Amino acid sequence: MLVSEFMLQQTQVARVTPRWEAWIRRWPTPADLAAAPPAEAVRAWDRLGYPRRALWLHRAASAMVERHGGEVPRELDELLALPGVGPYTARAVAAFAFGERHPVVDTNTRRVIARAVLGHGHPGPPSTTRDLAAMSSLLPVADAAARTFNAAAMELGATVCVARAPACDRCPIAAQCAWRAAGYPDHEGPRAPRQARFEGSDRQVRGLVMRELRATHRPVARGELASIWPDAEQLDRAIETLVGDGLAVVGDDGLTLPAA
DNA sequence: AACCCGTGGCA
DNA sequence: TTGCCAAGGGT
Repeated sequence: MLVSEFMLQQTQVARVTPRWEAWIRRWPTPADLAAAPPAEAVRAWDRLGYPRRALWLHRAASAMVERHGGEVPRELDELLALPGVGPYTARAVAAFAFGERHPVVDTNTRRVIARAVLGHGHPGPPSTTRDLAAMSSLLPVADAAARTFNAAAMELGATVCVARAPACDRCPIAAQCAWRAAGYPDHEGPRAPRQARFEGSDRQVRGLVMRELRATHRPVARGELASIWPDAEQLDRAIETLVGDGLAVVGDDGLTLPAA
């Protein structure tokens, strides 16, 4: 569950499933992953995106071996202390893996609450404190029911109450939906800020560099990288930040993925 | 709080 | 083609 939640951060289920299967088969326990070089974790992550997650998951595995006897911790604060584990992932693991009663809020839940409860077409800018409080007030008292409610809210948002064209005719709570009752009003206050353009961004260049590093086990010289991006200054910046993140390591013969 | 971090699908 | 969106987290 922890591995799947890492992979599912900002990434759709359909793209995660095959990577998750292969990952779990290869590294069934935290100790298995911690024993592997971080480079292999980054390679196995393949093109899921945000490769820092692969590195953080590897570091989290090491931390679980060191601090928790190789087990995934059950307490929220222990989960939150793991690298790459934030409010969503910690609560998802505690609630879905361990059955603890916690509000779990992801982008789907936020949208469902915004529409069905508040009557808004879109959720406002995310606020962890507000979002958790809102979900908390809706959560059933019993542990098992709370777990189901958390999962149901996410699933409803992911499959029916979707962002673009919600399938209200198939919605099990259409009759109680405040947004529907209000006649589907449009813009309600501030929207979440727009994502920065990807084309031509540092993120794109970082992705291209990472693709080269994943493709080989040999060091990649700076000169070889020159062909993947025309702007040398931007390419250097991408390399520098990747090194800063620990995703790339500078050696005598060029750049490699982290061996340890 | 605002911004950065990959990649791909879809209208 | 462009913009939106995606089971978020770190700084």
